[in-house]
Amino acid sequence: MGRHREFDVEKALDAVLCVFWRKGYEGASYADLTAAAGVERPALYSAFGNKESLFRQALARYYERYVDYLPAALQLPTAREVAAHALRGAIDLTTRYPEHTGCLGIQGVLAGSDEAEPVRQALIESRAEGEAQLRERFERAKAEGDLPETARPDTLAAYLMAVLHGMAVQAKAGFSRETLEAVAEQALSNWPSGRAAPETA
Amino acid sequence: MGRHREFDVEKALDAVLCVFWRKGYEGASYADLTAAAGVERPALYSAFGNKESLFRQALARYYERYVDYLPAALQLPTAREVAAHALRGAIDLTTRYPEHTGCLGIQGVLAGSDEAEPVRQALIESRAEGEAQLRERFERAKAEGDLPETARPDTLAAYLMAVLHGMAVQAKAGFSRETLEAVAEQALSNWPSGRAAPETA
DNA sequence: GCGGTTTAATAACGATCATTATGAAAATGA
DNA sequence: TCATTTTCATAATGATCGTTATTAAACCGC
Repeated sequence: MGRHREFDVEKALDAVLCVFWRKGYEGASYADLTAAAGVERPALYSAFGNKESLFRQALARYYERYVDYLPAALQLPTAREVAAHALRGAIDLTTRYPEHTGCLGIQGVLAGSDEAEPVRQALIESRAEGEAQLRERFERAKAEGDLPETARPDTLAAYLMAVLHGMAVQAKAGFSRETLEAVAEQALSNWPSGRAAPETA
Repeated sequence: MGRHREFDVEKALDAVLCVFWRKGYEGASYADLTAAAGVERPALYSAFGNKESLFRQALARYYERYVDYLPAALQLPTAREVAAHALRGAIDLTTRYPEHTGCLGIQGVLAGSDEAEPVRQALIESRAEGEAQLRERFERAKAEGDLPETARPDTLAAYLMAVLHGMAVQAKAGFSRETLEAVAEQALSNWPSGRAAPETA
């Protein structure tokens, strides 16, 4: 018995999920969440519990609704196809929605409140500067024959930065130095070589 | 004329830098910052301006004091050595200090307040689960001969996750789909192949 | 239609946030 | 020594945070 719920719980969770995706866990305030869900505060609490519980449910829904490419990738016949499909799926997911780019799994802790946006931009610019330095260096290497003519300095710089960023995330997650070194070695194992470079061992 | 400053501005900035490194920009409160610096609130304001300005100065100091391996790497003779040194330096930096792992450039937006720690752990566990699934799949691939005997499924999984995380960071920074696809292609170009896999084109 | 129960909406809660008045203390120049 | 100027420390500011009383409205079984 009792009064019926007037809002759709799943719709509300979807709306909440998008806010978390865009602003991260801490950056999303209850004012944001209730506004997006079209539901008053106590209604969200009664339906999902507190903010942490709400986020966990949104995260679970995220994986089952948006990261469906991963189980699909795992079904493919070869490891290479698995990796290729996972990469492709991630690119799709992280660039499909302009209003919430990136991945909630990372974004959930990467994003923040609106007031911190200038700081995030500053960090983006810092990283871009590092990437630009690498790119210029690789252009020189190409000119010097240290990289082959087919090499793309911008791609190599972006790739290297991606590995660096990924390792930073992993370091924060507590990955051991040995693991990170293995990752770096793997990342280096495909480095293109020009006429002046030695053969890979 | 006027009273002399009683605290060391550089020491205070170093202390502040470590707090930002550990807690991120938004996760570090002024209470944390003043406690670490051993300086009262108005003194920090008069010396560095507001929180954003303080963070920017800490970030600048971070790059010049801790990311010194990057300009050093750029001096090396070959592009491969540049990449190798950058990766090595990043590993050093992100694992050297147990109290603030990771990289401030990422950490600045990755970390948060102490109350959000359980959520960060939940996200870490989610990512670990994905990585475990990939590893198990790659172990199967190895057993099936799809990956060579020398392949390390755990390393491949960690490497792939690192690239995925790095691309997520880049996607959030506004990288184009084309750029991300180039990064993914580069990341795939060194994928090991077993007896059943086709040659790379 | 009436008691029991659940939801809805308003408003308030205490805590913490970044920021800053305010006034005492200390150091300079004359 | 006095006037001026800068720093220091205490404490307050308004805003926002997540969370929850409180009260009114809607539904069920009987």
